[in-house]
Amino acid sequence: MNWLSRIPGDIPVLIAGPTASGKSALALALAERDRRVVINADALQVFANWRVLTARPAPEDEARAPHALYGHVAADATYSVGRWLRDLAPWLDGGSAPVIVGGTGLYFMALTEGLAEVPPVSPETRRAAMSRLQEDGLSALVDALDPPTRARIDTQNPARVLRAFEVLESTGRGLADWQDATPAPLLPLERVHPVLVDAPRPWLTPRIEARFDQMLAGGVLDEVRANLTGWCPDHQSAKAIGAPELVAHLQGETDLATARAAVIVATRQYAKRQRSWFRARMGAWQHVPGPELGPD
RNA sequence: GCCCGGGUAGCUCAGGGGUAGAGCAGUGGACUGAAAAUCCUCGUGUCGGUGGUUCGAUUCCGCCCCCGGGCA
Repeated sequence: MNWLSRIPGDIPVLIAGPTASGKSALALALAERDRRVVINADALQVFANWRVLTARPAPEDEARAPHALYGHVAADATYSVGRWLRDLAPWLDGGSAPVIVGGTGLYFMALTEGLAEVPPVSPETRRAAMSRLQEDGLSALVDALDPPTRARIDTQNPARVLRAFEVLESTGRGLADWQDATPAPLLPLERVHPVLVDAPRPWLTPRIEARFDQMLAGGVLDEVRANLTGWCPDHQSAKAIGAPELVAHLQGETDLATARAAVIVATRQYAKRQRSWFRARMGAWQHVPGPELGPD
């Protein structure tokens, strides 16, 4: 792997790639070689209650190099790109250059292109916006938006409309306005070595299946069972792929084969969304063929 | 062997004399604080086979094959 030896040891490395593409192993190798910290850029691996289910590095891996932003968020907490950037910032002015690895495109974009400095929206404002969405419907919220924002967002997407609406409600300023004032990024692309793991579909699909079976062997069912008391499907951590499916199975609603098939489908669909994002926005990154990374 | 119900898109099924349609799967895409989230686009397949009726059959009729269930 010639390309690996050409990755400089003294600047931050970013590694993005679809789920199950083998990027964690690559990150660990680089961390050991250059004495880097491995920093998580995955929206679900931050949650304390998931390790097996989200394919977080195992304790043995964590013993080989320092890891940060893995499992540091409580199961019932909310999290966001903004919080991730704030959690990440202190690690950037440390001694050695980190390796930042994950599958969340939005996180990498916020890191390398900047994120609007919208003040946090209070839970009350959010709740109010949600109930208004339920009562008056999507178009009522769309109508209430400032024209520039309305023109910019996907007005058919409730999540996008809700966000734009609550930002306007809570700050009196349109989201488009905030976005136009986006500050400089924490880590512009020019100051890092960005790597994208290319994972062709026919190569990735069997890996996704094999990895889920590894999860089963590694005790995912026990991990999910431990989350069953007080299970709340609305928590962000509950959106982990496989969580709803395995909860349904443990509650006797489906058999394991059905749950397994559903998890694999959901994972494949997720990988497809990741590929869309990467293709559209990470053209400038160094592309590394997944198959060259070897087995996980 | 007889009776009943089925055989329609990869899967589950709807429909019905003028060559067919949903959900799921799959594809491509969007996405600046829920992003493993959320949302948008894309549907020709010998309508089991074969004869017949008909201007026209996937749709009606006969026979045959296959899958359920029942009776023997």
